[in-house]
Amino acid sequence: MNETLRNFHRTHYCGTLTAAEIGQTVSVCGWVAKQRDLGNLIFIDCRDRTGILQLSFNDATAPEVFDKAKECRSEFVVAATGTLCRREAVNPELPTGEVELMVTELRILGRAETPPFEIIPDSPVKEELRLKYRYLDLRRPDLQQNILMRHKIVKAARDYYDSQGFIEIETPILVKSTPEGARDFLVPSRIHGGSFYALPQSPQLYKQLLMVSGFDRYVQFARCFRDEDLRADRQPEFTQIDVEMSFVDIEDILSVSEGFIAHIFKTILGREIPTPLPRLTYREAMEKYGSDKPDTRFGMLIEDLTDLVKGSGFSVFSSACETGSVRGICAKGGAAAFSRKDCDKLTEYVRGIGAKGLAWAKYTEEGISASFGKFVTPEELSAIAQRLGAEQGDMIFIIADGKNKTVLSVLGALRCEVAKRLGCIPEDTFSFLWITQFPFFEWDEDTQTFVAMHHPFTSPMEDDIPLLDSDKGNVRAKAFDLVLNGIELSSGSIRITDPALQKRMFYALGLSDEEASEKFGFLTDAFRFGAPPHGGMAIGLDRLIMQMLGRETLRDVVAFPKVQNMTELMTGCPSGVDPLQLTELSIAVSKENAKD
RNA sequence: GGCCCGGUAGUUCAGUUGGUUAGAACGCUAGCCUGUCACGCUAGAGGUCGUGGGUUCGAGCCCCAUCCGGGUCGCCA
Repeated sequence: MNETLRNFHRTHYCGTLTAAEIGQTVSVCGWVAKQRDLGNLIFIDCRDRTGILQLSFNDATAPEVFDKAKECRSEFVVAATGTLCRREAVNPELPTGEVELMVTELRILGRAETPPFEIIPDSPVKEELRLKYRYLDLRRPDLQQNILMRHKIVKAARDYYDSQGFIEIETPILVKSTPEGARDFLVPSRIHGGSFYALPQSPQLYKQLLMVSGFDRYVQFARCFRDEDLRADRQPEFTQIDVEMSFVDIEDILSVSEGFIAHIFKTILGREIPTPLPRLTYREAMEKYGSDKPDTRFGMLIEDLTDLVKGSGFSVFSSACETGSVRGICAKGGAAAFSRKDCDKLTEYVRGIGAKGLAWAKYTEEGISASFGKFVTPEELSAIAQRLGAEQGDMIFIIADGKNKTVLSVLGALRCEVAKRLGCIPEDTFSFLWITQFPFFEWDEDTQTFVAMHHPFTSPMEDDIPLLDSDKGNVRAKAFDLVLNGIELSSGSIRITDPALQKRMFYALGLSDEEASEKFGFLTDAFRFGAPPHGGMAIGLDRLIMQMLGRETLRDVVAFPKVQNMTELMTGCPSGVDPLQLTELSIAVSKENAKD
C-alpha cells in the first residue's frame, strides 16, 4: 500500500536548497532518481522539477526510516522530512551539492515498476520508445527545461504585447472550411449531417474582422492545424503568436515585431538582438541565396555566370543559357579537400532535388581542375573562378539549367548542404532577416494558373496595381517573412480593405463573384461597413522556441508531439470509433478503411 | 506517393565469407559494504534477432514482401 500525504506539507523544492537553509527542518517531495545503498548508509537522489536533493539515511540513528529507504527503487514517488545538513563530502557538480537532508520521516507515496528506459539527461534512447512513454521522457531534466522555457517565453511574449497595447482575443476552433492553401482537418457536424467544420489553419479572417470591429491591436496565442506531412520543423498542430493591427503600414508591423524579438531574446536569453533587423527583397534573396528563407549565418552567395559561359563550347552551359542560366557558388573553408566521392554524393544530392547534374572545380596549389575542364577554355575557367572570388583551397559548384528557378533553388539547397558538410555554420548565432516585396502571384504548374503566394487578402503594392491585367508575374505584395537561421519564423502582410480592389484580386485569381461571395462573403460584406486599413503577422511560436533553445526538432519543445505519419505514439490516435458515433454523424467509412 | 537511413536482452550497441550454446556495457534481481553521488565488490536472471515468406544441409547475416521510427522531396495559400 502506498502511503498518503496526510499531515505532510512540502516546505521546499529539491533544487532550491542551499547552505542558507542548513539547520532548518525541511520537507520535500519527488521521484527517486537514484538510490545508493552503502550497507549501513543509504543515499537517495530525490528529483523534482527544480533539481535534485540528496536524502541521507543512517541505519545507526534511524533504523525504521532506513529500512524504508532500502525499499526505494528508481522512480518511486517519495515525501521526506528531516534536517538540512552540510554534507561530509561536497559534490561540486550539483547545485545542492553542499547540503543533504538527514531524513527523519520518509513516505513512499507511489511505487514504480522499472521504467522502460533510464530517466537521465541527454537520453541515448530511441525517440520512438521515448514518445511511447512521453510522460516518462518529460521527467528528464533537459526536456523539462524546454517546457519550462516555453512557459517563460509565452509569458514574456504576453507581457510584451500587453505593454504595446495589444488585446488578447480568442477566436473559434470550429470554423468554416476554405479549400485554399493547406488541407483542412475536418470535424463532422452531428446536427447538420453531411456538413463539416474545419479546424483553423490560422485565425486569419477572424482577426481581420476584429479590426473591422475596432479592437485596433489584437494578439492571440493561436492553435493552428494543417493536415499536411510533417517535418522536423512542422507539426500538424502548432501555435502561432497571431497579431493584427489597424491604421498601420508595413513599417509599423515590422517595428513592433522587431521590438518583440529584441524583448524576448533579452528577457529569456539575455542577448541583444540589434534592430532594425536586416532586410532583403524576395528577388534579392532568390538571386543571392536561392531561397526565400536563406540561412544568413554563412556566406557562399550565388553568382550569375551566364554571361561568361553563354558562348562556351560546353553545350551543357551554353544551351542552359538560352532559356535559363548558369550560376555557381564558391565554398571556402578548405572545401577543395572534398574528394571525388564527396562530389559524386553531392551530384546525387542535387539530382534528387531537380538538377540534371553538378559541375565542380577545385582550386588547389596545382591550379584549377574542373569536372568540365576539357570542355572549356582555361580563360573561361579562370573567369568563372574570378567571378566567384575563388582562391586556393576553395571549391566551386556550378548548376546549369534551362529553368532559372531550378538553378536557383538547387544552388540554394546545395549551399546549405555544403556548409553543413564543411561544418562552417556557426553555432549559437541568431541571424535574423526580413524578406520583403514578395510576389503576389505564383504560377502553378499543375493547374496552369496564377495562385496567391501569401493569401488572397494580401494587398498588392500600390505601384503595381496597373500590372494586374498586363503582367501578373511582376505584381508585388505588401507581404513579408521573418527568417531566422534559414527557418521561416513568421509571415505577414498588409491586407486589402477596399472592396473594389478585393473584388479585382479575386478576379485576377480566377475566382468568380459567386465563388468569392460563397467563400469569403462575410469578409467582403464586413468591409462595406467601414474597414480600417490593417495588417499583421503570425510568429511560429514552436519554431521560435526551438531555435532559441538550439533544438533541431519541434518534438523537443512540444509536450505531446505527433510523429511523421501523423499519429501520436502514446495514445495511438487517430483511432477507429464506435459505429454508433459514425451513424450519429451521418458518416460512412469505406470498407477498406473500416476498423474491426 | 518518391528517395535515403535505422530496427539484435529492459536500454545502447557489437556480431567475421552464411557454420557449435547470439556477446558487451548500462539497467534489473539477490548478497556484502558507514560518505556515496557513473558508489564499489560478488553472483544471477533476462533474446519471437521488427513481422511473414523464400534460398540453403544450415540464416541475426543472402533474396522478396510487409510493419514501425527518423530525415528529405512532393506537399505546406
